[in-house]
Amino acid sequence: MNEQDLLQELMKASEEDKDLTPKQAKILQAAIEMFAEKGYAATSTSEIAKKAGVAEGTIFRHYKTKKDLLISIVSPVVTRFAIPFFADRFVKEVFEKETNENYDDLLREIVYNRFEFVQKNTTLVKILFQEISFHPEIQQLFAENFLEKVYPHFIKWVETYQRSGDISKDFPVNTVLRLIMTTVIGFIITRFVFLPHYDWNDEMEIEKTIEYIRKGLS
Amino acid sequence: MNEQDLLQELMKASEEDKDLTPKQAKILQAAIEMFAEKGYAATSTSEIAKKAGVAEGTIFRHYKTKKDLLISIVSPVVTRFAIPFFADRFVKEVFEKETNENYDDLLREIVYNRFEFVQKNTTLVKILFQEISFHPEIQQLFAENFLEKVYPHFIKWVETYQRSGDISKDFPVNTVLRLIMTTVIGFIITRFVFLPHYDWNDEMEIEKTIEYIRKGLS
Amino acid sequence: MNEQDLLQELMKASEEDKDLTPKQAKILQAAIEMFAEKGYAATSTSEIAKKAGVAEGTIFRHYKTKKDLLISIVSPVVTRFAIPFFADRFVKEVFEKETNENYDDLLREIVYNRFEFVQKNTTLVKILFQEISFHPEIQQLFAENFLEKVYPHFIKWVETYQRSGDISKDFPVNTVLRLIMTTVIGFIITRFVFLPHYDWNDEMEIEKTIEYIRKGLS
Amino acid sequence: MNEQDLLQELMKASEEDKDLTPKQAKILQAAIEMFAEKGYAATSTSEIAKKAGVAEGTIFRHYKTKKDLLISIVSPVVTRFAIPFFADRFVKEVFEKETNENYDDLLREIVYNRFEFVQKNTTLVKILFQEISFHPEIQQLFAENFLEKVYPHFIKWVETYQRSGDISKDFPVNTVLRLIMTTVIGFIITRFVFLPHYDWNDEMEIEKTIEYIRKGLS
DNA sequence: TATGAATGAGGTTTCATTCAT
DNA sequence: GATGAATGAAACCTCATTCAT
Repeated sequence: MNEQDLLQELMKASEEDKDLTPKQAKILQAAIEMFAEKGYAATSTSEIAKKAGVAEGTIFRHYKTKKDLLISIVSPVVTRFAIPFFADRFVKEVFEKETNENYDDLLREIVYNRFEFVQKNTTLVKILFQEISFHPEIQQLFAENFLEKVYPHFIKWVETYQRSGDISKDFPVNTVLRLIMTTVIGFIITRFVFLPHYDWNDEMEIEKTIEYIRKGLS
Repeated sequence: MNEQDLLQELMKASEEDKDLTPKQAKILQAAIEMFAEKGYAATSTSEIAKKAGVAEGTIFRHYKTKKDLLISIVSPVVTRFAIPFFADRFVKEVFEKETNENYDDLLREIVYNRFEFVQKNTTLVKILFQEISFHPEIQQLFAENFLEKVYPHFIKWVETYQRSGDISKDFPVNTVLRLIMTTVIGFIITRFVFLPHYDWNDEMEIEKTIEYIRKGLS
Repeated sequence: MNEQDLLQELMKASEEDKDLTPKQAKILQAAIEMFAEKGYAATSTSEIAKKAGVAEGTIFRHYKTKKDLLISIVSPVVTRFAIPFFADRFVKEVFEKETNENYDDLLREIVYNRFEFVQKNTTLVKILFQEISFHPEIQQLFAENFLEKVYPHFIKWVETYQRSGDISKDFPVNTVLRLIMTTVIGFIITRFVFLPHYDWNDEMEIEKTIEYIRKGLS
Repeated sequence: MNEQDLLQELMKASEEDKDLTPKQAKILQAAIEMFAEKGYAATSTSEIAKKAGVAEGTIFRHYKTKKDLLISIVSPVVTRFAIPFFADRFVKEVFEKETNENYDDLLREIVYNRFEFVQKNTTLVKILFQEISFHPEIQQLFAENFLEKVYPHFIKWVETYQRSGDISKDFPVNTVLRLIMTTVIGFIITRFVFLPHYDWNDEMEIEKTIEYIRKGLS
């Protein structure tokens, strides 16, 4: 149920069919590191080339523009960040077969699942969050993926558990969603982006976070 | 109990004693707008100059470097973002006189207070959050202000309410703090940064958020 | 027989009649230091202003342009570097009264005299030599002063001592002049510009230099 | 025994292994001309680019900074100005085989040799002398080359001829060296830098200069 | 495929100088 | 006389991108 390390997937193939050359892989890796460290705008293609150990021209043989490079890094993150779990899982288990999983287990699975995803892809997620507000292309990608594929499923899921009494009906559906996402994402970002070096007890924090959500929405 | 509009404060004086020239004010305003819109690194000083209606050289008469300009915009936000409320208020009311205010009222005041702060200074807060991860100077400023001035008070406040039974003792103090901050900041950012154009019912959302925190930590 | 410290003279008055203000004196002093240290072109007027402790505008109240400032520093050096000794002294003593001074004493006096001049005005002389090749104005100043006022006297002086047998007639007059000047100036420049920190025994070096010239030309 | 034209050597290769591109050669040539004419600080990279017929960016592809360009022009001059003759020649002939060459011939060879060197590289030598006092990097280069490679040989050479009676023992070794260098360099600089347009009789001047040195030190 | 020289537009910053106060 | 804010041109340098090899 675990998705692959995105980084590795990225390395394997960008357009599903053709493998990327070792140089291209080096370029991607270098770009990811630099973008995360200094930001997209503050990173120069020549820095990337140097760090990747390739000639400047080589970057532009694989990516028409610098922005292309960014998009090709960020776009799989967008699709994977929300999708796999919901798209693959929800459709089949939650809605098609009608709630056969209990609320608490599902909540726990969401948190663990996203936690691991970010743990494996901290750098990529960092880049996504840094750049999304400046690049309409990414925003659109995000909207398409989230609004069309995840949001509707999520809404139905909340309604289901409001009917079962696990979530209070006093909270509007959208508010529930916002509170859950805020809490989960807030935790994960604090954990991996703001205070990665703090001495975390991950399991405890996750459990407390779940408890907080459950009680908060009850 | 409300702090001033930061933007206006910035305009009035930077170092308390000497007013800034009209041109300097124009520069600050233009820089703030551009930094928020395109990001610091992607904004050129010539754009700022043009938007401010001054010669490019004028910027550098007032700010030694472009980064200086950023710091002088962001640094008051850092000091004001967390401080006034806690520093001024907490010390006097909560700790000196010993909890004469009830938990719910205080929670509500925090949320409303920070909400209004960001509402008035959305642009500045946006810039701060965008840039903090790339500029050690800002990080340090933030650490100094938060860790030294806010954090200790906050911890004592949580312990007080854990003793009074408002907050469950099952949650470690730091976890409580993280959950509250995450929820409040997450809400405010969603409200003003991610989805500013959504048709919000602010009062309701605030009340639900408070309810969520209260129940979540009980 | 000693000329004044040029620096002090400069300070007293630039155009003979009106004293310069303390600010102007500060500017001159600062400019001299900076020009010597970094060169004219590499010194900015704002650096000078800062070092002089005056506002940038103040410099231009006293000197129309930056080059004006240079000229007003360098021009008294040009006039004094060669002139006083020869003009004042030669005319009267050597040519009017006909050689009443012996060759060796005169040679010694020239060397000591110029040595002291440079010793007192090292910085100014340095600036003159550095800048003369880039500024036609200075070159002309130099030509006017040297060619018209010093050179003819010098030539006559050499001829006098060639007739008296002190200087060999095998050397063309111009060559004699070049050899003497080269030796004297070369010594002084080595002493004060190239190796000012070497542990010099000035008196010995001067005496040996004179001996070298005397024997070399005999 | 004649060294190559430095200019041409510079053009051929800077780091011995890789040839420089035609554009790079153009840049060097243009920079040399401009630096000699206006001085390093007063020459702009855009002027150099224009004169070289390349884009300004091209300069910085080959030389990281403007100063780099200066150093790469000046540094071969420093190494060649003093070295080849002494290092190659002295070691073998004067010290290894013990004085088999007579004083007068050696003196003559030094003067002719350096004369020709400067004759072929006037511009480069001019730049070196103009800039050395402002650039510690060049000073160090010079010190390293002169003090370590030339000076010791020279000292031994003087002592040899003091023993043979060609040079008087009344002069301290360092003073002899200073007088010779001053006279030779002074002549050459007068010839090529100060008064290049005077109608020189080179052979006569050289011979007289040698005679002056010989007699002066005897 | 990969290179790296070349580009020219544009980046930040400095400069000498002016002028209202 | 002195200031220092303001300027705009030009300084050095970096950039993303192209193209001949």
